[in-house]
Amino acid sequence: MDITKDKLAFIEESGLLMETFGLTRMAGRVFGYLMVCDQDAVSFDDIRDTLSASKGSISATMKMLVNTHFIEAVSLPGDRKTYYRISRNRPGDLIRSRFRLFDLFGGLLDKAAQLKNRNDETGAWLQETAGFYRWIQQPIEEAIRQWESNPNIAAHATRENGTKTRDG
Amino acid sequence: MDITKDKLAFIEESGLLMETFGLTRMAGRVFGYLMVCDQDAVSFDDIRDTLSASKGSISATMKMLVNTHFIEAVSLPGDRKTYYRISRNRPGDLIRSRFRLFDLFGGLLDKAAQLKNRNDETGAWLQETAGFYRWIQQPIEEAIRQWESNPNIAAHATRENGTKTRDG
DNA sequence: CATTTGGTTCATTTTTTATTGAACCTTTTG
DNA sequence: CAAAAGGTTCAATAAAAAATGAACCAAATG
Repeated sequence: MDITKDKLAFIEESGLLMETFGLTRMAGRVFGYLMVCDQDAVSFDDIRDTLSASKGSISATMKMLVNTHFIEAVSLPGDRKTYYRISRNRPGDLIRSRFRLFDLFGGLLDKAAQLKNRNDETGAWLQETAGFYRWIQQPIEEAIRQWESNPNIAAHATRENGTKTRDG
Repeated sequence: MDITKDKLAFIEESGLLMETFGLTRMAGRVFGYLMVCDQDAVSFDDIRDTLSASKGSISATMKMLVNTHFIEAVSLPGDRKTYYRISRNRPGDLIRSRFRLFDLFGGLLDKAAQLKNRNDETGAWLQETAGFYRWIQQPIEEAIRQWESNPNIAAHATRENGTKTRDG
């Protein structure tokens, strides 16, 4: 409801940016609002009012954001409303799920390499690149795990020097 | 032109998959065709015929794919046509450019953390997650560099074949 | 059991995005 | 210089995606 001008601007910014992630603009706005709102969790109608959107649109948007694990629903005893807040995901989970796209892309390259009958430069590129996509999954998962095992040390290491330590 | 049924199917598959990357379906088809075609580089009209699309659509699509570095134009002496082929990118470049999106997302989280005035659970999550996005850039760049410094060794882990060397 | 609350659903409308095709450039060729 | 090749541009159209709002439904309340 009573939300500052700069937060509203931020919400619009979030809408535009998250469109580039394949969400709808409305979903980006909702996520933006949940990021900067003062309450810990916000009701359907609060979101609807703040964003001046229709019930139908908010309903669809909330479902989508919950399904993609960006947000989660919260219910309270003695209260019929549903509240929503940003998911308590491990930070790496979004990258993990995005990386599945790279994996799919690698699979496509693989398939192309097999369909191709001429063994030209492009064929070699396909094989090399498909191999890369297969290979990169592991180091990335490792990096994420490293952070998860000790976020603070990892954060500290980057700010001090760029030295990557490995004790997994 | 004379293209097999399974390649056409692959091209459509590529169109659908690359839509999830934010390209148009047509761009995905073109990229798919360039992946599996027998020629090393293919002319505008060849693409147009194979995909049964209009000049305007192909023209816009080729520009878009060239601008995003998915493909590159090739010209030949004594030939007025422009040919196109898959870019000879280093395999990591696509991931690099996609990672800029994560960086933007991290920036958004940072901004949110600053706008927020209450220091609740979500506030803590924002800070932690923004930190993670800042931190992860480095290990990923390192992993990509590791592959680039010796693709074959890394590739060997996953495949027997694919002995291709690069020299700038 | 009638009302209210808190949504969901879905046909319709609005908005956005992609495609077409004709007109139009710019080089090259005869 | 006329004609053709090889595209590009852009107004019009088609197709897809998102938002609206009214009808609807289930659970809780009086």
